[in-house]
Amino acid sequence: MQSRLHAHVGTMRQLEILLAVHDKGSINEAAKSLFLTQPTVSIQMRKLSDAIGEPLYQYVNRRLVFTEVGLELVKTAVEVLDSFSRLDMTLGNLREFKSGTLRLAVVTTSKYFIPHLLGPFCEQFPDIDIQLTIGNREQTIERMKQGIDDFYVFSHPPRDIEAHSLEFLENPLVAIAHQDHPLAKQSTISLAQLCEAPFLMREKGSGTRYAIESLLKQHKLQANIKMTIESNEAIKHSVMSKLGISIISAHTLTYGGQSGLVRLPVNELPIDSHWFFMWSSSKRPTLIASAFLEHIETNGRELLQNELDKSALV
Amino acid sequence: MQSRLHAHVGTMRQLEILLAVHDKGSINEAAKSLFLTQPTVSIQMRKLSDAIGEPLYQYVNRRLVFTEVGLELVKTAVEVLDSFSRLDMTLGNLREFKSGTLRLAVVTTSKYFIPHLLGPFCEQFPDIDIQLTIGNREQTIERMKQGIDDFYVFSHPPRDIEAHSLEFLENPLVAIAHQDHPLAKQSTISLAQLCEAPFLMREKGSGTRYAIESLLKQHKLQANIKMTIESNEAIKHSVMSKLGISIISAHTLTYGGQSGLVRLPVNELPIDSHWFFMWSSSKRPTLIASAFLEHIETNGRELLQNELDKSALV
DNA sequence: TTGCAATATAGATTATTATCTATATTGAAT
DNA sequence: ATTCAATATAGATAATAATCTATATTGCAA
Repeated sequence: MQSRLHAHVGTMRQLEILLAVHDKGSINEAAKSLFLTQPTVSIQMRKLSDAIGEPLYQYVNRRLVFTEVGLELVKTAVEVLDSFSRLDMTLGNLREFKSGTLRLAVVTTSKYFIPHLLGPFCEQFPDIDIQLTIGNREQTIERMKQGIDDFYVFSHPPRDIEAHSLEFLENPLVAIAHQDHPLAKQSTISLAQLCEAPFLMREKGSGTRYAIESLLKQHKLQANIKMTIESNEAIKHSVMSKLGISIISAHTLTYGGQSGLVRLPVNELPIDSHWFFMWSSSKRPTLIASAFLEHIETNGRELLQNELDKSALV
Repeated sequence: MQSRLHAHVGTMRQLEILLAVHDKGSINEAAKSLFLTQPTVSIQMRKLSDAIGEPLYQYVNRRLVFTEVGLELVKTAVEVLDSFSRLDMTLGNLREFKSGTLRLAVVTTSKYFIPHLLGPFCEQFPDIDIQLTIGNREQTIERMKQGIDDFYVFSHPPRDIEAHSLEFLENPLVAIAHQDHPLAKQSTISLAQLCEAPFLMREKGSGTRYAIESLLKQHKLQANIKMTIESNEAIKHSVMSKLGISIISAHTLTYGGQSGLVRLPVNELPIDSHWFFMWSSSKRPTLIASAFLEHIETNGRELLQNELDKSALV
């Protein structure tokens, strides 16, 4: 016959009450802190003593003093409660991977490769939701200031915000033209020549525009902007339609159509830039966010470098 | 509001059942080993799952497989049972004198014979620790008021504290002088004569001084105190150095040097006193303390009387 | 399709636990 | 001697835990 453990070590409730009495050093005070009546606590302590088979406490000059046996039981009760606390924490951790959301805010261009990172991560944690917000650089900075998301992806991260930053992938910006464009016939092109041609520019606030303007400013040049367009796809199609030339992330060329497009061999290009993952230094990352970060660090570069190497315009 | 722990981690019985199911890998087999019916085990597992808030197991090809949560709970249940097993062992050890401490507070003079009592006791219970505190009468009374120790040893016990008392050994106080002292030449000496000689007195608070002063008060005499000394050993050596005479416990003469010392044949001496073991009547003695008390009552007198009979100054 | 073994669910019963109100007991202070 | 605070004990109640019998469900083998 298997014994009923609690018959000789007391019930969990009794152990809880024991610890309150030990903490307060008084039956009455323990009762108050547990919102019970004094006789309840007295009786439960009596029952616990009976279960153990020894007195747990006594009175010396009106002061409650625990016996040696009582003190050992207190020690054990603390151990048992600790075990359950650790269980709670462990289960809490497990639950977080069974539900919850990973929030990413990314600048427009990175929408081409982020899915390649998310794919394997979602396979590993199938119950995790993903909230992917795509915006330009200014919008993404604003969200970061508000602390809305777990991660933020930039090619040109803001310098004025205190945050953790992981540089994890190259992001070269290259010049493109339609293959019938006059500059497409030249084997070498100066940046000045590039600036004479009608130029299709990304919108203010975008990381691509920021990088182009920085380079031109550095060379004291100015683009001959013919049109401002808010979409990498639209820029690609405008160039295919012979509306002008542009400088654009090489990643944009990896995905989707590129028929009739050529890369221009400009001396000062490609603009050397990288992709950065950023996250708050003041906000503790969720377990899910930590897991995603580890995933990026472990597998991210490989996954994406393979994709870029497939580009026909390298 | 203090939570009821078992409402969210299950009862001890449920944890016992969980471990049986985990051990047998089957509801039915676990039920058999616990001498319960199968539905009992099924229901208890269901209730445990509800308490935790997650499924604990599932069936894969008719085989019972624990979930991650279930396995964590099994681990915790094992930890908890281990804690209680260790408690059982500790309590068993306490009951069988395999651990624990005997606490004695004794007045200074008794330090000469207490080890002769403790020796055989420690042989019998080699795993018991002894905490021996040596102080004068006042210090020992203070500890007794605070209920710090198991036993207190006095030659003149306090009358104002309610306690159990065991008179277990004679403690005669005798007068001593250097053999060249004038009084050492007399075959009989009155107390009054004794009081004319330079006298070396123990410090206030000591039992010896208390006894001497009581006797002198009774005869309306006063000692000619030349020096107050806080140590029996120092008094002995001072008498050997012809600095004066003194009254001292005969036990002190039993141990250590006594060269050149004689006992003075004073009419009113020896002062008839005894050694007492005292212990609290309001505090229940530990098992160890009870065993020591029995040891004293059974063997104490014999052990020590033999030692005293060896004294050269009887 | 039937039979069987393993498990889950429904409903009922008994025992135990947890708690309360009322009152007695104890010990110290006044 | 009386009062007060702290605790223990007696008796009662409600809720919960533990367990059982009966039956339904599931999945596999023959």
